[in-house]
Amino acid sequence: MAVTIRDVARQAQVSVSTVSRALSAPGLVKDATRQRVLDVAAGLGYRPNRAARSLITGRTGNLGIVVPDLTNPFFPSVLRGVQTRAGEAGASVFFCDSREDPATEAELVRTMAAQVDGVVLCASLLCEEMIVELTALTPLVLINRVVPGVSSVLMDSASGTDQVVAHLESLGHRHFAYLGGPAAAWSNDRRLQGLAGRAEVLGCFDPNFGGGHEAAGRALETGATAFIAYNDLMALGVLSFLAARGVQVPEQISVPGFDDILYAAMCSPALTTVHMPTEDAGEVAVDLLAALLDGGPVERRDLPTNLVVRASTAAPI
Amino acid sequence: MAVTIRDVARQAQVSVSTVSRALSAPGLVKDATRQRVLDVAAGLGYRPNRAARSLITGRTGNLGIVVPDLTNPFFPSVLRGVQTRAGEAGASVFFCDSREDPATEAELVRTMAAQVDGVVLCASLLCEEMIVELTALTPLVLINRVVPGVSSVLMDSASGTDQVVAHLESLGHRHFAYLGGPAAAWSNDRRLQGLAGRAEVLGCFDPNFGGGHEAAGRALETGATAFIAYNDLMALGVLSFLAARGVQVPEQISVPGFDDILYAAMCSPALTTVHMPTEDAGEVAVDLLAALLDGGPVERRDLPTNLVVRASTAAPI
DNA sequence: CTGAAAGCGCTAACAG
DNA sequence: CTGTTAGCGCTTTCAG
Repeated sequence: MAVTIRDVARQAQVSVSTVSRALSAPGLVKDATRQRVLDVAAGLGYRPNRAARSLITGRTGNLGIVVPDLTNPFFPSVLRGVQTRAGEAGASVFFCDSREDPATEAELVRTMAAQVDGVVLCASLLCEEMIVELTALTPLVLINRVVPGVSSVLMDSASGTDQVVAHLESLGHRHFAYLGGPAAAWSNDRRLQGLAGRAEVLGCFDPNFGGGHEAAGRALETGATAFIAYNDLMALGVLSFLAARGVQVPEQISVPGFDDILYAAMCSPALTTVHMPTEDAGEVAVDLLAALLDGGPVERRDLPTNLVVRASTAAPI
Repeated sequence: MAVTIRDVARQAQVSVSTVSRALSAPGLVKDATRQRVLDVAAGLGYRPNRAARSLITGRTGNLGIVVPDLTNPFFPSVLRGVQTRAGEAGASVFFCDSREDPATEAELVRTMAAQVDGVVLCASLLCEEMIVELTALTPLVLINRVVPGVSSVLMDSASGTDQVVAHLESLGHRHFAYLGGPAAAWSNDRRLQGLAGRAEVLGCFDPNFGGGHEAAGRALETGATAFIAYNDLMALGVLSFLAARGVQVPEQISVPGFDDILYAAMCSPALTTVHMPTEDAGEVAVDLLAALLDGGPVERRDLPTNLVVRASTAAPI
């Protein structure tokens, strides 16, 4: 069996309570005693049993995060931020991928709830009622989703959408097609709002490469000179579809995206896209969660986005 | 406070031990009793406290995985496999990103060790001694790494390398440059072995887009007609560098990669690359870990890789 | 400032 | 097949 608090107590010639205090409430122990305890603990390689600790404190020191699609680089980037900040706070993080399925998402949260202090829900596809219901189970922070009474950090894509439209209009475009993402996605909603009737809206597509492929085919029939994709992954699919059809980007069609994933800069033509501060969002989400756990208020934090102009947009012919 | 086993026991008119058994050792309880217990538990929304359970069983029902770089799509894909299989087994998974740093990697494993039943180490950069040392802390399964006495699942890149070389030679190439990855990486070693003096080896580069950029510059000086990149991310960097220099791929230089990440098929020209069964690897790793926990033997599993020919390779001029 | 003692919620012998 | 009884390792009153 591993080394326990009792082993430390014995060797440091103090009671277990003193060891416990030395470790988790340093102020309550005389400096000299605490130092001795700490030394012994280090020497023995003592690591408190978290199960025992959380059994009594009710806190686990863990937090969870669920994302809809781990293979979309957008999310690993958020995860990094979460892990960074959680690590600083001494917390470990459970992750889950819901594969864009609301039912799975809810079940994952329920499962996690039992063993974390709180969870971060990223780009949730759950209906509002369900989110509220889950809030009763465990403290929740939303990323890119707004639900009254629930903390959230937002990478505002409406202003981003404005920038895209302004950019396109300054280039001389007049006829836009918006290739929509999941109907349940807040970001999709925001983009729709930002577009506000200024674009022809094409139904909901899978927010990935394949969805972009499919959407591009439909968009070609609209006669639009710019295809605004819900996200970069879709934009990449659009690029691939158009290339195969021999349609020139950006000469014939401009294709801006959203997210600024790593590959946006690498593909050809490189994507004009709206950059999102994903890592920051992850960090802020953890901060909000921490605040919540300390009895703080529900908060909402807006993070700025900005247009990155690359090679996939240009003046129409 | 949440509903406990005692609440269930009281309402079901049985002792707590019966409830416990009904839940975790169904065979030991009369059918009728068990059914009643289960009904009450469901009615009350009872969820066993995992901390309490693991305090006594010594098992957490969790497992951990650490990867060197979450933003390399190769790893999220492995993670998916891990999560899938772990989920089937009712286990949750902790993840960590070591950011290619061995010291961080070791510390992460140590931290995790306390709260998981075992950990999967993916493409570890740790030295052999350290891995052995960690094995004493928690059951370990390696992915793409070989250490005697430790279970591992391998996506064999030596045979993949052979295929690349054969493909290139059949195209007429005679002079190859290998753009190496991390010196500590097993995959890099394997690729080196597979190349066995048949390629000019260029030092160690960061296994990412930037590393590819850097490597391409160096490779250009060798006069090689094919730049074999350590991985797809690097190959993407190479492509970008060469495009900026006006060097035609594949007409002037062929650029094969390894991994077959999602973007290998999307970039232009699409990458010829060695496909790796990443999701399978994640699943198998969990299986090996489960076997280990059940007192099974250390095992080694080799997964096949295969060359996917796309557009980044062609006959030299 | 420190120690003794009482559990947190659950499982695992050991009896019946 | 079921109930009783002891703790798992730790934190936290409550007394000194």
